[in-house]
Amino acid sequence: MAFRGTFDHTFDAKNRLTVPVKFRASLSDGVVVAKGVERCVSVWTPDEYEAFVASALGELNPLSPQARDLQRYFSANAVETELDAAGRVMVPPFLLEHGSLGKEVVVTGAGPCIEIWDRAAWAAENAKLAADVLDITATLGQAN
Amino acid sequence: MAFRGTFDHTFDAKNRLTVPVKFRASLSDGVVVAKGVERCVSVWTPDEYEAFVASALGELNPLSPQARDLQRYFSANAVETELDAAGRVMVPPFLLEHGSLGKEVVVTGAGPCIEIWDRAAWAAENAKLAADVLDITATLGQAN
DNA sequence: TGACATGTGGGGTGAAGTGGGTACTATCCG
DNA sequence: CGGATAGTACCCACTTCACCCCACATGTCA
Repeated sequence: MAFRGTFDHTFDAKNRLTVPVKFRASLSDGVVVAKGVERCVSVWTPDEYEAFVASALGELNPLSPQARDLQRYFSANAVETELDAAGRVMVPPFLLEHGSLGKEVVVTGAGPCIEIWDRAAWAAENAKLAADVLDITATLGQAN
Repeated sequence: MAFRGTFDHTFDAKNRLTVPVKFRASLSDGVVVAKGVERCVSVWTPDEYEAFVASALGELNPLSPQARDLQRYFSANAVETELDAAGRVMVPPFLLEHGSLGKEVVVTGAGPCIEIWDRAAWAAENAKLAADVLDITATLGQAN
Protein backbone atom coordinates (compact mmCIF):
# COMPACT_ATOMS: atom_id res chain seq x y z
CA MET A 1 0.00 0.00 0.00
CA ALA A 2 1.37 3.36 -1.03
CA PHE A 3 1.65 6.18 1.48
CA ARG A 4 -0.49 9.20 0.61
CA GLY A 5 -1.42 12.54 2.12
CA THR A 6 0.10 15.59 3.78
CA PHE A 7 -0.03 16.29 7.49
CA ASP A 8 1.21 19.21 9.59
CA HIS A 9 2.91 17.82 12.68
CA THR A 10 5.46 19.07 15.18
CA PHE A 11 8.52 17.72 16.93
CA ASP A 12 8.44 17.92 20.71
CA ALA A 13 11.33 18.83 22.98
CA LYS A 14 12.59 15.25 22.90
CA ASN A 15 12.89 15.03 19.11
CA ARG A 16 9.82 12.86 18.92
CA LEU A 17 7.38 13.11 16.03
CA THR A 18 3.88 11.70 15.96
CA VAL A 19 3.32 9.55 12.88
CA PRO A 20 -0.13 10.13 11.31
CA VAL A 21 -2.55 7.34 12.24
CA LYS A 22 -3.09 6.43 8.62
CA PHE A 23 0.56 5.40 8.32
CA ARG A 24 0.95 3.49 11.56
CA ALA A 25 -0.55 0.18 10.56
CA SER A 26 2.14 -0.40 7.94
CA LEU A 27 4.90 0.51 10.38
CA SER A 28 3.89 -1.68 13.29
CA ASP A 29 6.84 -4.05 12.90
CA GLY A 30 9.63 -1.49 12.81
CA VAL A 31 10.69 1.55 10.83
CA VAL A 32 13.85 2.69 9.11
CA VAL A 33 14.54 6.41 9.34
CA ALA A 34 16.99 7.61 6.72
CA LYS A 35 18.37 10.62 4.90
CA GLY A 36 16.23 11.50 1.93
CA VAL A 37 17.93 12.21 -1.36
CA GLU A 38 16.54 15.72 -1.17
CA ARG A 39 16.63 17.92 1.91
CA CYS A 40 14.25 15.77 3.93
CA VAL A 41 14.11 12.72 6.16
CA SER A 42 12.50 9.55 4.85
CA VAL A 43 10.75 6.85 6.84
CA TRP A 44 10.41 3.30 5.50
CA THR A 45 9.31 -0.13 6.48
CA PRO A 46 12.45 -2.26 6.86
CA ASP A 47 11.44 -4.35 3.84
CA GLU A 48 10.83 -1.37 1.58
CA TYR A 49 14.13 0.20 2.54
CA GLU A 50 15.91 -3.03 1.78
CA ALA A 51 14.23 -3.14 -1.62
CA PHE A 52 15.05 0.50 -2.27
CA VAL A 53 18.74 0.00 -1.53
CA ALA A 54 18.82 -3.13 -3.65
CA SER A 55 17.30 -1.32 -6.62
CA ALA A 56 19.72 1.56 -6.19
CA LEU A 57 22.62 -0.85 -6.28
CA GLY A 58 21.01 -2.26 -9.39
CA GLU A 59 23.33 -3.88 -11.82
CA LEU A 60 26.47 -2.53 -10.20
CA ASN A 61 29.09 -5.14 -9.59
CA PRO A 62 28.85 -5.79 -5.83
CA LEU A 63 32.62 -5.56 -5.58
CA SER A 64 32.93 -2.24 -7.37
CA PRO A 65 33.88 0.86 -5.37
CA GLN A 66 30.63 2.53 -6.43
CA ALA A 67 28.55 -0.30 -5.03
CA ARG A 68 30.50 -0.27 -1.78
CA ASP A 69 30.05 3.49 -1.51
CA LEU A 70 26.32 3.32 -2.05
CA GLN A 71 25.93 0.44 0.35
CA ARG A 72 27.97 2.27 2.96
CA TYR A 73 26.02 5.50 2.50
CA PHE A 74 22.58 3.92 2.74
CA SER A 75 23.59 1.89 5.76
CA ALA A 76 25.36 4.58 7.73
CA ASN A 77 22.73 7.24 7.18
CA ALA A 78 19.78 5.22 8.35
CA VAL A 79 18.62 3.94 11.72
CA GLU A 80 16.18 1.17 12.49
CA THR A 81 13.82 1.78 15.39
CA GLU A 82 10.19 1.41 16.50
CA LEU A 83 7.20 3.60 17.20
CA ASP A 84 6.47 4.23 20.88
CA ALA A 85 3.10 3.52 22.46
CA ALA A 86 1.76 6.88 21.28
CA GLY A 87 2.83 6.25 17.67
CA ARG A 88 5.89 8.50 17.68
CA VAL A 89 9.38 8.08 16.23
CA MET A 90 12.57 9.45 17.71
CA VAL A 91 14.63 11.11 15.01
CA PRO A 92 18.35 11.38 15.80
CA PRO A 93 19.97 14.84 15.54
CA PHE A 94 22.12 14.10 12.48
CA LEU A 95 18.99 13.35 10.47
CA LEU A 96 17.19 16.44 11.73
CA GLU A 97 20.17 18.42 10.59
CA HIS A 98 20.21 16.83 7.14
CA GLY A 99 16.59 17.83 6.66
CA SER A 100 17.07 21.30 8.18
CA LEU A 101 14.09 20.41 10.31
CA GLY A 102 12.73 22.85 12.85
CA LYS A 103 9.90 22.00 15.20
CA GLU A 104 7.23 22.68 12.60
CA VAL A 105 7.34 20.04 9.91
CA VAL A 106 5.18 18.40 7.29
CA VAL A 107 4.75 14.65 7.09
CA THR A 108 3.96 13.53 3.54
CA GLY A 109 3.21 10.23 1.93
CA ALA A 110 5.66 9.67 -0.93
CA GLY A 111 4.57 6.32 -2.33
CA PRO A 112 6.85 3.61 -1.00
CA CYS A 113 7.99 5.77 1.93
CA ILE A 114 7.05 8.72 4.11
CA GLU A 115 8.97 11.98 4.05
CA ILE A 116 9.45 14.64 6.71
CA TRP A 117 10.06 18.18 5.48
CA ASP A 118 10.57 21.47 7.19
CA ARG A 119 7.30 23.28 6.71
CA ALA A 120 8.70 26.24 4.85
CA ALA A 121 10.94 24.07 2.68
CA TRP A 122 7.99 21.86 1.78
CA ALA A 123 5.92 24.81 0.60
CA ALA A 124 8.68 25.76 -1.80
CA GLU A 125 9.31 22.19 -2.91
CA ASN A 126 5.64 21.48 -3.53
CA ALA A 127 5.25 24.63 -5.57
CA LYS A 128 8.22 23.56 -7.67
CA LEU A 129 6.71 20.10 -8.08
CA ALA A 130 3.41 21.54 -9.25
CA ALA A 131 5.17 23.57 -11.91
CA ASP A 132 7.22 20.59 -13.03
CA VAL A 133 4.18 18.39 -13.27
CA LEU A 134 2.45 20.95 -15.44
CA ASP A 135 5.44 20.97 -17.77
CA ILE A 136 5.66 17.22 -17.92
CA THR A 137 1.97 16.67 -18.57
CA ALA A 138 1.99 19.37 -21.23
CA THR A 139 4.88 17.61 -22.93
CA LEU A 140 3.05 14.33 -22.77
CA GLY A 141 0.07 15.91 -24.50
CA GLN A 142 2.28 17.02 -27.41
CA ALA A 143 3.95 13.63 -27.68
CA ASN A 144 0.61 11.95 -28.28
CA MET B 1 -17.81 2.57 -15.18
CA ALA B 2 -17.28 6.17 -16.25
CA PHE B 3 -18.56 9.03 -14.11
CA ARG B 4 -21.00 11.33 -15.87
CA GLY B 5 -23.20 14.29 -15.03
CA THR B 6 -23.10 17.66 -13.27
CA PHE B 7 -24.53 18.38 -9.84
CA ASP B 8 -24.78 21.55 -7.75
CA HIS B 9 -23.79 20.73 -4.19
CA THR B 10 -22.50 22.65 -1.18
CA PHE B 11 -19.83 22.20 1.46
CA ASP B 12 -21.02 22.40 5.06
CA ALA B 13 -19.24 24.09 7.94
CA LYS B 14 -17.08 20.99 8.51
CA ASN B 15 -15.68 20.83 5.00
CA ARG B 16 -17.91 17.90 4.11
CA LEU B 17 -19.42 17.44 0.68
CA THR B 18 -22.28 15.13 -0.21
CA VAL B 19 -21.36 12.87 -3.12
CA PRO B 20 -24.20 12.47 -5.64
CA VAL B 21 -26.00 9.15 -5.15
CA LYS B 22 -25.16 8.03 -8.67
CA PHE B 23 -21.46 8.05 -7.83
CA ARG B 24 -21.56 6.39 -4.44
CA ALA B 25 -21.76 2.75 -5.46
CA SER B 26 -18.35 2.90 -7.18
CA LEU B 27 -16.79 4.60 -4.18
CA SER B 28 -18.01 2.27 -1.47
CA ASP B 29 -14.60 0.80 -0.81
CA GLY B 30 -12.64 4.00 -0.37
CA VAL B 31 -11.89 7.17 -2.28
CA VAL B 32 -8.77 9.12 -3.12
CA VAL B 33 -9.20 12.89 -3.06
CA ALA B 34 -6.46 14.69 -4.98
CA LYS B 35 -5.40 17.95 -6.54
CA GLY B 36 -6.65 18.20 -10.08
CA VAL B 37 -4.21 19.39 -12.70
CA GLU B 38 -6.48 22.38 -13.25
CA ARG B 39 -7.94 24.50 -10.47
CA CYS B 40 -10.20 21.78 -9.11
CA VAL B 41 -10.24 18.80 -6.78
CA SER B 42 -10.52 15.31 -8.21
CA VAL B 43 -12.02 12.25 -6.57
CA TRP B 44 -11.00 8.72 -7.59
CA THR B 45 -11.39 5.14 -6.64
CA PRO B 46 -8.06 3.96 -5.16
CA ASP B 47 -7.53 1.63 -8.10
CA GLU B 48 -8.16 4.28 -10.73
CA TYR B 49 -5.85 6.72 -9.02
CA GLU B 50 -3.14 4.10 -8.81
CA ALA B 51 -3.52 3.47 -12.52
CA PHE B 52 -3.49 7.18 -13.29
CA VAL B 53 -0.25 7.73 -11.38
CA ALA B 54 1.33 4.69 -13.00
CA SER B 55 0.50 5.98 -16.47
CA ALA B 56 1.89 9.40 -15.58
CA LEU B 57 5.15 7.81 -14.50
CA GLY B 58 5.24 5.98 -17.79
CA GLU B 59 8.55 4.40 -18.66
CA LEU B 60 10.56 6.78 -16.51
CA ASN B 61 13.36 5.14 -14.60
CA PRO B 62 11.95 4.73 -11.09
CA LEU B 63 15.17 6.09 -9.60
CA SER B 64 15.31 9.22 -11.75
CA PRO B 65 14.64 12.59 -10.13
CA GLN B 66 11.68 13.16 -12.46
CA ALA B 67 10.03 9.94 -11.39
CA ARG B 68 10.63 10.72 -7.73
CA ASP B 69 9.17 14.19 -8.18
CA LEU B 70 6.04 12.91 -9.88
CA GLN B 71 5.61 10.15 -7.33
CA ARG B 72 6.08 12.64 -4.53
CA TYR B 73 3.66 15.13 -6.02
CA PHE B 74 0.88 12.66 -6.70
CA SER B 75 1.28 11.00 -3.31
CA ALA B 76 1.58 14.08 -1.13
CA ASN B 77 -1.25 15.94 -2.81
CA ALA B 78 -3.82 13.21 -2.39
CA VAL B 79 -5.53 11.67 0.61
CA GLU B 80 -7.22 8.32 0.91
CA THR B 81 -10.42 8.28 2.92
CA GLU B 82 -13.98 6.95 2.97
CA LEU B 83 -17.49 8.26 2.61
CA ASP B 84 -19.38 8.73 5.87
CA ALA B 85 -22.76 7.15 6.56
CA ALA B 86 -24.51 10.00 4.75
CA GLY B 87 -22.35 9.63 1.63
CA ARG B 88 -20.10 12.62 2.26
CA VAL B 89 -16.35 13.16 1.89
CA MET B 90 -14.20 15.34 4.09
CA VAL B 91 -11.94 17.48 1.92
CA PRO B 92 -8.83 18.76 3.74
CA PRO B 93 -8.16 22.51 3.66
CA PHE B 94 -5.10 22.34 1.42
CA LEU B 95 -7.19 20.78 -1.33
CA LEU B 96 -10.00 23.29 -0.92
CA GLU B 97 -7.42 25.98 -1.30
CA HIS B 98 -5.94 24.46 -4.43
CA GLY B 99 -9.38 24.41 -6.04
CA SER B 100 -10.28 27.87 -4.74
CA LEU B 101 -13.45 26.23 -3.52
CA GLY B 102 -16.09 28.22 -1.69
CA LYS B 103 -19.16 26.64 -0.17
CA GLU B 104 -21.02 26.53 -3.47
CA VAL B 105 -19.48 24.00 -5.81
CA VAL B 106 -20.23 21.84 -8.78
CA VAL B 107 -19.62 18.11 -8.76
CA THR B 108 -19.00 16.76 -12.24
CA GLY B 109 -18.37 13.34 -13.65
CA ALA B 110 -15.08 13.38 -15.55
CA GLY B 111 -14.79 9.88 -16.91
CA PRO B 112 -12.36 7.91 -14.74
CA CYS B 113 -12.79 10.38 -11.86
CA ILE B 114 -15.08 13.01 -10.39
CA GLU B 115 -14.15 16.67 -10.22
CA ILE B 116 -15.19 19.38 -7.78
CA TRP B 117 -15.18 22.94 -9.10
CA ASP B 118 -16.05 26.25 -7.57
CA ARG B 119 -19.39 27.13 -9.10
CA ALA B 120 -18.29 30.38 -10.69
CA ALA B 121 -15.04 28.87 -11.94
CA TRP B 122 -16.93 25.98 -13.46
CA ALA B 123 -19.20 28.28 -15.43
CA ALA B 124 -16.16 29.91 -17.00
CA GLU B 125 -14.37 26.63 -17.55
CA ASN B 126 -17.36 24.99 -19.15
CA ALA B 127 -17.81 27.91 -21.52
CA LYS B 128 -14.15 27.66 -22.48
CA LEU B 129 -14.56 23.91 -22.99
CA ALA B 130 -17.42 24.44 -25.40
CA ALA B 131 -15.25 26.70 -27.53
CA ASP B 132 -12.24 24.42 -27.34
CA VAL B 133 -14.22 21.37 -28.29
CA LEU B 134 -15.40 23.12 -31.42
CA ASP B 135 -11.80 23.83 -32.37
CA ILE B 136 -10.54 20.37 -31.56
CA THR B 137 -13.25 18.53 -33.43
CA ALA B 138 -12.75 20.84 -36.38
CA THR B 139 -9.05 20.00 -36.41
CA LEU B 140 -9.78 16.33 -36.14
CA GLY B 141 -12.13 16.58 -39.07
CA GLN B 142 -9.34 18.08 -41.21
CA ALA B 143 -6.79 15.49 -40.11
CA ASN B 144 -9.02 12.64 -41.18
C1' DT C 1 -51.58 13.30 0.76
C1' DG C 2 -48.44 10.17 2.72
C1' DA C 3 -44.16 7.56 2.39
C1' DC C 4 -39.58 7.58 1.06
C1' DA C 5 -35.08 9.14 -0.53
C1' DT C 6 -31.70 12.74 -0.87
C1' DG C 7 -29.12 16.77 0.59
C1' DT C 8 -27.80 19.54 4.53
C1' DG C 9 -26.92 20.95 9.35
C1' DG C 10 -25.42 20.19 14.06
C1' DG C 11 -24.41 18.08 18.71
C1' DG C 12 -21.86 14.68 21.48
C1' DT C 13 -18.11 11.60 22.21
C1' DG C 14 -13.91 9.33 21.75
C1' DA C 15 -9.55 9.29 19.65
C1' DA C 16 -5.49 11.67 17.84
C1' DG C 17 -1.78 14.96 18.52
C1' DT C 18 1.01 17.04 21.84
C1' DG C 19 3.38 18.04 26.18
C1' DG C 20 5.48 16.72 30.30
C1' DG C 21 6.74 13.93 34.50
C1' DT C 22 9.09 9.92 36.46
C1' DA C 23 12.00 5.84 36.59
C1' DC C 24 15.69 3.16 34.68
C1' DT C 25 20.14 2.59 32.33
C1' DA C 26 24.65 3.83 30.75
C1' DT C 27 28.48 6.72 30.59
C1' DC C 28 31.53 9.87 32.67
C1' DC C 29 33.99 11.83 36.49
C1' DG C 30 35.63 12.36 41.05
C1' DC D 1 33.86 2.17 43.75
C1' DG D 2 30.13 5.72 44.47
C1' DG D 3 27.77 9.60 42.67
C1' DA D 4 26.29 12.89 39.07
C1' DT D 5 24.47 13.57 34.53
C1' DA D 6 22.43 12.61 30.08
C1' DG D 7 19.67 9.87 27.24
C1' DT D 8 15.82 6.86 26.77
C1' DA D 9 11.53 4.41 27.71
C1' DC D 10 7.21 4.23 29.78
C1' DC D 11 3.23 6.66 31.69
C1' DC D 12 -0.29 9.92 32.13
C1' DA D 13 -2.86 14.45 31.15
C1' DC D 14 -4.82 18.00 28.37
C1' DT D 15 -6.92 20.01 24.12
C1' DT D 16 -8.80 19.75 19.80
C1' DC D 17 -11.00 17.76 16.08
C1' DA D 18 -13.03 14.11 13.27
C1' DC D 19 -16.36 10.70 13.26
C1' DC D 20 -20.96 8.81 14.55
C1' DC D 21 -25.40 9.69 15.18
C1' DC D 22 -29.70 12.05 14.75
C1' DA D 23 -32.79 15.83 12.99
C1' DC D 24 -34.86 18.54 9.47
C1' DA D 25 -36.00 20.28 4.91
C1' DT D 26 -36.98 19.51 0.23
C1' DG D 27 -38.46 16.93 -3.66
C1' DT D 28 -40.39 12.79 -5.85
C1' DC D 29 -43.29 9.05 -6.54
C1' DA D 30 -47.20 6.18 -5.54
